[in-house]
Amino acid sequence: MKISREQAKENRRRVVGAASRLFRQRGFDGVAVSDLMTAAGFTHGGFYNHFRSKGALAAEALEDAFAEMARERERAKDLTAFVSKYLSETSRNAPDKSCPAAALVGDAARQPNETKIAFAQGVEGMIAYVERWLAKEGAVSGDAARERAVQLVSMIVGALALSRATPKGSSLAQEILASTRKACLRET
Amino acid sequence: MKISREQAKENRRRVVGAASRLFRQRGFDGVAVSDLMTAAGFTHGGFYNHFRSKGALAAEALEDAFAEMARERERAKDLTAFVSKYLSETSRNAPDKSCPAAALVGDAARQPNETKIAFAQGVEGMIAYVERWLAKEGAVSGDAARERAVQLVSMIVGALALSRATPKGSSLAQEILASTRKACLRET
DNA sequence: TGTACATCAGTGAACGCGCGTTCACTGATGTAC
DNA sequence: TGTACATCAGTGAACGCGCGTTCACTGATGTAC
Repeated sequence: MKISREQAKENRRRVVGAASRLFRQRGFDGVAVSDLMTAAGFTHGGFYNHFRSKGALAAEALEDAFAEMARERERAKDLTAFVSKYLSETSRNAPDKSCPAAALVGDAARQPNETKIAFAQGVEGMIAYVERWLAKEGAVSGDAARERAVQLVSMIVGALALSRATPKGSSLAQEILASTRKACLRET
Repeated sequence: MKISREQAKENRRRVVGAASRLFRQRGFDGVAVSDLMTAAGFTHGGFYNHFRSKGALAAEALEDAFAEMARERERAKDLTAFVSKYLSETSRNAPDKSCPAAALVGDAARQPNETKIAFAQGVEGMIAYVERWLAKEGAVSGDAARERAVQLVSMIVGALALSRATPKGSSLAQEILASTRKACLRET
């Protein structure tokens, strides 16, 4: 049963959205094409009407996840508010709704260059965002702000990922989030 | 053909060593049992004489990788020497010979608790090492040293992982390593 | 506007493949006497 | 010390399963007249 072109576009978007969430939760290899299609409300066969291959979805899903994160980021009151949420227990325990960089750094490193490019663009967005706040709040500016932004982004991505790789609820998992939050607060 | 018990122990160690390297390079799911056994010089069937399952090897391989890293770390002249090597292009391009935390954060987050415990112990080792140097070089001490160590470890692990998830040779991949190296040099 | 036909998004069975794991077998090692 | 037997690390074929992908089919949508 064919459906309207508009509907087809919408359905495609649903699949990308499902991939954006499921990939963050279980990794690229942890999600089957049939999982993606079921989550989007379809059967698996139709996947190839929309995408060349499962791999071709990876870059697109990353873009979608980073875009969602960017939208949410712009809603934050200031850098402190953003970081507090980014490094919260809630974020730690819900990778599917949190930063794609922290959830998929490891996976992206083993994906084709096309995917790494999408990943790099997302990270650039994070750096630019932090740099903007550092310059605005007067602590630093110019090259120094950029450099500090790269350092802070590395730290918060590393902290969120490390906290997840450590037993849930353990003191180390909590300490990593708490200590890195403090480092960010000191900036403003 | 049975071999001596001593030889069997040695063979087991070879498999763990191969796992330690291959897992860092391709991730837990990217390595088949037959890959591991072939790399260690055996056929795949004997695997289950040594290990309960492939998953049971993960924690042990992580311990081995962290132990190797710790040995190398102790050979470093000072924190600066350690960090310079840790955040080098060479490290970035050879995950199989570099930090297991950076290579496997994403994978470990999706493994059973047993594996996360091994991961956490390795990270604790890194934090303790950095804390020791910070206290020794007089910048900070006590709780402040511990806190700063957690922040620095998060930053260098995040930086190495991010650099790998970004296209090889790209300016961003290099900038992440260079900027975070500078942050560490400033500490001493 | 109405009709006849082509298109193509979605379905679900089927494919080939690689994976983790099992198993009967081999033969050197370890042990009991 | 020598002999006979039990053990068990390593081998390689085989298993069942889930995966990515393909395909014939369906029937509503889009289009040509």
